[in-house]
Amino acid sequence: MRQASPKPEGLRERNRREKYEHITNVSIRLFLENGYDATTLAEIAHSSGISRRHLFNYFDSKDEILFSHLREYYEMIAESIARGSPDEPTLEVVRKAILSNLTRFDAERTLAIAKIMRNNAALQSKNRANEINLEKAIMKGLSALWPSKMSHDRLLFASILSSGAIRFATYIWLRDGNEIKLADCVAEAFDRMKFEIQCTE
Amino acid sequence: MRQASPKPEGLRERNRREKYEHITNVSIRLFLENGYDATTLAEIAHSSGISRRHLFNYFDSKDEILFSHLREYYEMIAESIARGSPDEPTLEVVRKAILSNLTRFDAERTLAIAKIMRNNAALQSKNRANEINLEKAIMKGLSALWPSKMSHDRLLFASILSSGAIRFATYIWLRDGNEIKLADCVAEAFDRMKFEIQCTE
DNA sequence: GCTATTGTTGCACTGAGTGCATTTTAATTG
DNA sequence: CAATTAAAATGCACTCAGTGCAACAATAGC
Repeated sequence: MRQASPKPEGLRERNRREKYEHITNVSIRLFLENGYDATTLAEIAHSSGISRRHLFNYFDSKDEILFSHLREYYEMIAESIARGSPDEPTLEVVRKAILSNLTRFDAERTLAIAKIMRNNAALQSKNRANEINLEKAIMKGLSALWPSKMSHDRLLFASILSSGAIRFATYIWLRDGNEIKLADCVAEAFDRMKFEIQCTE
Repeated sequence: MRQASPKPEGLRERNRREKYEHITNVSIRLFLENGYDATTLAEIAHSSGISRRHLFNYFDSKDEILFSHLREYYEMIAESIARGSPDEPTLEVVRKAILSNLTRFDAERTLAIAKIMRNNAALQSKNRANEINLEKAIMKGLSALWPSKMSHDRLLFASILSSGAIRFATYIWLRDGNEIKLADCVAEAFDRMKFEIQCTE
């Protein structure tokens, strides 16, 4: 996907952004109505008012329509981690970064996507594959915070643990419905990590 | 993929198994020679001496050719976990199960697949997506070992942590070449988990 | 041997994704 | 404002993965 230019947003950039959002919304609606597999790119293009070919100037692939909005979110997390305090432990920095960015988390869209993915193993796989990007974002943030003090391997391991905790938190949140706050799930997941390891002692 | 029948293996079963191995070997050779994307299923079928259509009676998709052999391995891990001692901590049970099955781990094939995946982001994503199966296998084993004593969530979390540790171990092992033993990498990864958490205290 | 089952093939089709040439639209400059 | 340049948008033709179906070949069991 193309990056937004850092300059003041011109008409082109704004149009692009709006159309990007529009296509995503249309697609999610169609996926919810008819299912992911049964919805073709031709239909999405037609319903969005653009040509099928031009879809690929916005999204690299069909599943990117569902996941690409996360890139921006992941980027914010990376920056938030990089602004953490280097005296705290790695996992604590990540936890705080996640919690402080939770307001930017698009819960409604996530719920819709979760519904689309239900009973679609292939999509769930692609969702999992997309976790690579979260992990890389965490790694990027941690590397920026400790440019050389900590070994690459330690930071990588922390990234892996963190993304696992986040996935667990999201899973619980989606499963237990709206009764539970996502923040609590995240906090609990990171706590659970300590607990589970301590049991090993 | 079809399951091997538990009965004594007839001529059909044996042929199937041999052909399955044959196709896999031919495919890996072609992937190494010409790259994954540049190798079509038509070529694989032709080089394997079967029709393109018939490939799909062995593998559900192109990438399954690379990953399906892991199912058997994962199944053994699940059984090994289920045979663990219920008095030990979850992560310890998993660790021992992994280590005791390492002789069945096909290092050579894994190295070849890693080489094929290098510089192919899409394949790396699919590899990551395939980790779902490892996690499910671990979960299955743990659930069998503690049918009701431990909560589903605790076991799930342990599965997530374990699969993360295993991925880290594999990553280090692939990166540092043959100087390092995979068993050491696995042991170190599980140790590292304790260490990383203790830093949080 | 005969029969049911399973392996195997070919064919035609759908849909995602790409390369390319072309047209349309917006930004830039004189 | 008009001319130029760059980017957005389209249409077309193509490749390839994956599927449904009908037909045929091989094998297991009787």
